Amino acid sequence: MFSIGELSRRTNVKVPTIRYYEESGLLDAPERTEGNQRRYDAAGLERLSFIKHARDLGFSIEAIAALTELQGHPDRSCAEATDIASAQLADVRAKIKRLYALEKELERISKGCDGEGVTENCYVLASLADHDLCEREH
Amino acid sequence: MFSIGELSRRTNVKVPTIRYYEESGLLDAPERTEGNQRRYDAAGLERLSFIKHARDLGFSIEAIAALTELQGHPDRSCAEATDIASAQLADVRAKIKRLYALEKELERISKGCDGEGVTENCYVLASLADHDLCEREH
DNA sequence: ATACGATCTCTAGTGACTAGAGGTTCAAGA
DNA sequence: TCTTGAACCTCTAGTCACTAGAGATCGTAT
Repeated sequence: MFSIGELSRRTNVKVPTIRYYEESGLLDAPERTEGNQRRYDAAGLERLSFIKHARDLGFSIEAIAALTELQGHPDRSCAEATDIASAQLADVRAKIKRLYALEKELERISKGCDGEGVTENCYVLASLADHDLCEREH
Repeated sequence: MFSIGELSRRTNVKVPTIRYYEESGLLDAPERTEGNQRRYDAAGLERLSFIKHARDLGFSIEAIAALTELQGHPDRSCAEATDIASAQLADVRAKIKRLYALEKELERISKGCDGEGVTENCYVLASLADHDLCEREH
């Protein structure tokens, strides 16, 4: 049995974040000492590691709640879990695509100005003011 | 002179968002009719177009405030504007890099399970539970 | 016994909006 | 001129996933 601080150290999840996960129902409320402090066991550690890992992979709290719900039913089909993972993958790919377009546009805008003139003639500012100067949609 | 709804239509920025920009100081408070409704002119339209374009490129409200401040001083060096744009570009590149790592990991995880088994043996869930199954850092 | 770091709860703040309530104004048609 | 109804107004609260801080209590090492 260990404290919330110890759990925090072992998982690299901040203490207030752990309490937040508990409050939002992602993490079971653990036992308490007589003095009302939380005490965790191996199961709690495992659960939080799962959450942390999923968060690092960009899953939303809602998606993680769905995934942990599935974990509790070992006999259920895992199609739902793969669906959630696929949706997350699609989301990540969409974000990459969009960011890639932004990167190209920002590169172009940044290259257009050496930073040595005055703002009146600044290509960065001109580009932001006028979308027509852009080469692709974003 | 046109209404906030008309401005919204012309810029594709929602009405409450326009009011929010005004409240946060990004957009000057426009004239009002006797009945207290906002009326915009060409300058307001131009300003909001600038903001919209910068937001679409991922600049924060704070960065946009700095950029519009620069616009107001045509004689100032534009080095600051190029700095802001470069920082934004660096930020976008960092995000792409991170998302790319996530994409690879999610691909691997998704491929590992065809969704036809039961959750007990689901590779998606196993992968989330155990970071050691990951091939790269993320 | 005491010191002091860790923990507790609670409230409020972040960024960039979005939603809704409840009331007022504008513009077009009769 | 009157009426309708869409558009507008302000204000509060909610979103997501935390983060920060206040003020009080607890646990443990000396």
